[in-house]
Amino acid sequence: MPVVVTLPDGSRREYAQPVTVAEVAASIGPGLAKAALAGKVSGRLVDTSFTIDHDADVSIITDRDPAGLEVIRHSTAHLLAHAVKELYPEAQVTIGPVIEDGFYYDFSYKRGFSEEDLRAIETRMQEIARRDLPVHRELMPRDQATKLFRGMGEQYKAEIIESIPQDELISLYRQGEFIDLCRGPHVPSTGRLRAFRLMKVAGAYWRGDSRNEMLQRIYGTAWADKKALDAHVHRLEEAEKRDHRRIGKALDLFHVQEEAPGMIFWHERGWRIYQTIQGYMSRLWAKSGYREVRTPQLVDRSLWEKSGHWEKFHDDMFTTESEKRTFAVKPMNCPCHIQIFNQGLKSYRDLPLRLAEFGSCHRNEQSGALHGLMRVRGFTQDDAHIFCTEDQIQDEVSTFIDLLHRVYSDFGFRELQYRLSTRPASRIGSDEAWDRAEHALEQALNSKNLPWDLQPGEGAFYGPKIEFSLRDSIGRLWQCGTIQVDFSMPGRLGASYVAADGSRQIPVMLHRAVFGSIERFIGILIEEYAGAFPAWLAPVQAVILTITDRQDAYARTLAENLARQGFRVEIDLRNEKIGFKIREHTLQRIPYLLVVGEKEAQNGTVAVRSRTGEDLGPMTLDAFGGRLTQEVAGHGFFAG
RNA sequence: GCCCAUAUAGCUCAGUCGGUAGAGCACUUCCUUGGUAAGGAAGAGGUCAUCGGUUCGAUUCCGAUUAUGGGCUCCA
Repeated sequence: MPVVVTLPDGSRREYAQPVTVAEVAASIGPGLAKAALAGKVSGRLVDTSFTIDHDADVSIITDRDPAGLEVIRHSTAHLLAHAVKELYPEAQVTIGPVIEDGFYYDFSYKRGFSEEDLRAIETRMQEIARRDLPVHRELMPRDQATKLFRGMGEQYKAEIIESIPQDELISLYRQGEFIDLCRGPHVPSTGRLRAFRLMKVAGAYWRGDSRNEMLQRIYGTAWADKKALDAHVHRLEEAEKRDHRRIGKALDLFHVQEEAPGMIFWHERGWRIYQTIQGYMSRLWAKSGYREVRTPQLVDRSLWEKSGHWEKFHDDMFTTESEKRTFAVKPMNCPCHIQIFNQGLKSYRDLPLRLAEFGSCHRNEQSGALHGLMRVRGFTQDDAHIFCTEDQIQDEVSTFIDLLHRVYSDFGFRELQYRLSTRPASRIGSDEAWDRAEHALEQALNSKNLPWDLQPGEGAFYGPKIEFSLRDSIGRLWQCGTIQVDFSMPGRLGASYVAADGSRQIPVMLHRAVFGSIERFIGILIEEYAGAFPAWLAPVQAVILTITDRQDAYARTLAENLARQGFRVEIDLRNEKIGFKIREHTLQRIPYLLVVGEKEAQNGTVAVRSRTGEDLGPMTLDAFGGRLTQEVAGHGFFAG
């Protein structure tokens, strides 16, 4: 029976009888035959050994294809399992999926794997790759496969197979002595795996459930060639250099210590950044119709019981006793904002009412979850709650998105990701209300032509939400902003307003934040800029450096002058050579260094050098002040 | 919270197969007054995370605790 194959360029090839993907590749050219890792037949990824027995669209997958890279990574995970089974026959294999940049494989073993084990395993992987073992696919009825794996002592694999419907055929892959359950596809032989490295070992629960056995997870990375692998390793090193914990220490921004786990000691320079950001947002709130408020840190347990948080989250709340009452340190601000809303009778004319707060919150996060500024127990949200009618939701969401775009762009973020989460299985509120709320969020996104992903069922129990993630300069995504509709809490906490017809109505509440946690946002900024903050955020915008002590008085005059104009300036009068001072302040990532020597003192100028090493030449203090003002004004300072 | 690893000077890290420790940078003092990424000399600085065990003797070996790191889980 002849078979017609249509290639991606539209060309057709006819074969007298069924052919394999490998044969199709070979008929196109020997280079492609050698490069073929897998094939795509009618949209389905298959092995090169797959036989095409009817007319189909076919493309040959090579390592230049993203899909090809995935095949490599998946096969490398098998190679890892193969090596582990050779070295530690008692270890049981479980699952080994492809992840971003690589793969992992979970093993059940009597002890943890050490760094030495990892190196031994990697060496064995290279050996097996060199053996260039062909990788064969086999099909087997489910029960037979279960028996096979039980016979090998692979209880976890047998368990996985048992979860597959009984009448399905199970596909197995065999390379040499090693056999593994897998859907495939895989590379044709182990020799195709050249550029990989084992990265780290960590614990992971079987099926991700903390009640199950802790398995040994080995992480690895795999690439098409050594060059790509080296580039990846280089990227990791660059990311490590940007680590906000390292930079935070080097630039004297903050620290944490044992007595206050998960809470930040902000040093002067870090606090300046913090205050700059808060001041920026506070002014933006004022301009955008928000009313800034401040609510208590400690609130009686009864309020949290009314809001429903006590029941759900009291294990994660810090509490304290006083005069036989239990107080909770607030984990969020919304119940308190409702208390403010509830003061005085509200009319529909007051809506939308937007209450904003730099809400200092504490949550007793699990000790293992803490991480620098990114995951803390004490943090401050740029939190606001918008009380409005259902009809106002879409407008409010739309205006909020504009605000959020403005902010992220002021901080230099250009690429965002939008995700809409809709009703979960367990929820409150009528289906009609959910329909309207979800529709309003969707419309707000669509009216701005924003691309968004749907996350069905991922909404909170009290309403749907949009989450906003920003992409940083090395490609990582951080979820920061959010806006959530809440049908529940205003009613629970007795909020109401008088409608146009004189009736009492319960307002809808929108929870929203742009930064999320200010601590975490600063962590992101440190890594984004690698510590080199733009002038408007830099804790010290300029340092005046003297050549000799004869310029001390002149330097002091300059510093006073600049400080009067509102700039953050320091002077360095130390008895050190100019090269030494420049090196130190450049390493501190100060945007401008103002060198003053005999010449400058006489001419009333400063010699300006940027932290990138650019010599901007001598200029008057006014000229420099003008330059800095302009630079700062371009980033989020509002006229009026 | 769970698994694994780590904890030595202000910082970054050596080191001790069990006999209370060392470097570079930073710090202090002195010399040097030097023009765009490290001038020189001297000095001071550590209950080796905490608590317990083994030992004649523990920073080193063992156990627990705390914190940190990498994951897992969680994330109102």
